[in-house]
Amino acid sequence: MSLSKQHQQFPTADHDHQHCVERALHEAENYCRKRGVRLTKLRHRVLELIWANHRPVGAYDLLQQLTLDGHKAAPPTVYRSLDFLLEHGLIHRINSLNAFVGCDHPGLDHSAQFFICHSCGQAAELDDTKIESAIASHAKRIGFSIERRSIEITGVCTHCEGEHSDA
Amino acid sequence: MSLSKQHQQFPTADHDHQHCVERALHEAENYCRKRGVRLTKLRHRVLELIWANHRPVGAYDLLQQLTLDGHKAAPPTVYRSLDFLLEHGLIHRINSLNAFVGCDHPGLDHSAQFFICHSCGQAAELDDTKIESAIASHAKRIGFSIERRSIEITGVCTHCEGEHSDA
DNA sequence: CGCATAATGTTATAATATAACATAGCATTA
DNA sequence: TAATGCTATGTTATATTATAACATTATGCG
Repeated sequence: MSLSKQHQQFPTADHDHQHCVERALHEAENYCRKRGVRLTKLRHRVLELIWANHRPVGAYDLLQQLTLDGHKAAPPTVYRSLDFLLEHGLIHRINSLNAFVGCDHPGLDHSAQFFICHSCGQAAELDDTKIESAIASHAKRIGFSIERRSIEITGVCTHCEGEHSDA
Repeated sequence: MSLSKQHQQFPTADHDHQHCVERALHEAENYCRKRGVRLTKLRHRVLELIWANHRPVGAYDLLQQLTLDGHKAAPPTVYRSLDFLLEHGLIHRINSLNAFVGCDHPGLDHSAQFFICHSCGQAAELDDTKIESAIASHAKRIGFSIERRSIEITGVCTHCEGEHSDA
């Protein structure tokens, strides 16, 4: 699958979000089938809830959603699903928010960077080669062996910049 | 003050750490005097504790240290000092660890990146122009107005890479 | 089926962080 | 110096995020 450029920027208010969700769920299903791991009903639902929009969502918000579903869940229920989804690269954790967001292109061993708008709350996942190579190059220079990256840039997105309130 | 290159990499086991601490405390004192803000005894002590080594330290660890000092402290005591130190750029928060580390060159409006070794626990603060400009350039391209960065690269440092255990 | 493993349920608690209000310290000036 | 106002800290309680430990259920497979 190719990496569409549409994902390299902030989603507009009128984008076809249903498409985002369906695509994400399909990709997750395919990924899990190929890898022989189980995208159980619970995990599927958690992933779907995370994809409700492009805003990182907290574990306890997810818990509340599950409860609204009628699913009497406790924290480990949701944390275990989150662990599974993280482990398989289907979601990302946003450390600066203690929250989780769907991965735009799961399965790829990609280096992700997040631009997070504190006005609309949305996060855009990027895969910028220059940022990644600048980091890789510095790591090489100091002999550092990279395992994980957490790159979170907070500010105001282009859609919110021109608005009346908050900004 | 010029930005010494020695800070752009992992501290060795035998570096003159006393020098790091003294320098950091002096710079903090100067900064606060110039800005007319108060580096109180408590804040000074918290900063000193954070500079005990180059490992990010948690709020509750600091709290415990204060208690060992004989200072009967509660969480808000330490969080308020941390807030002050963060606000004035004297320390950084490492989101991926929920921990805090001294700033290598406070007062500069610098973009910091952290390389964190999970073997020795040390964090190296970098100010890599290429990384920063790659991020700035991407932000500009998508019309994003940057306010804060949290760039945390986890892995193994060069000193730990060649070691027997852990790695 | 019977078994092994994976997944989820359940209860309790750990770890991190903040709210809200009380008291103390300090700095300015009448 | 006393009055005042502001900043900092103390104190108590609680919110928020995350995990440990053990029980039960579901699934896949011989």
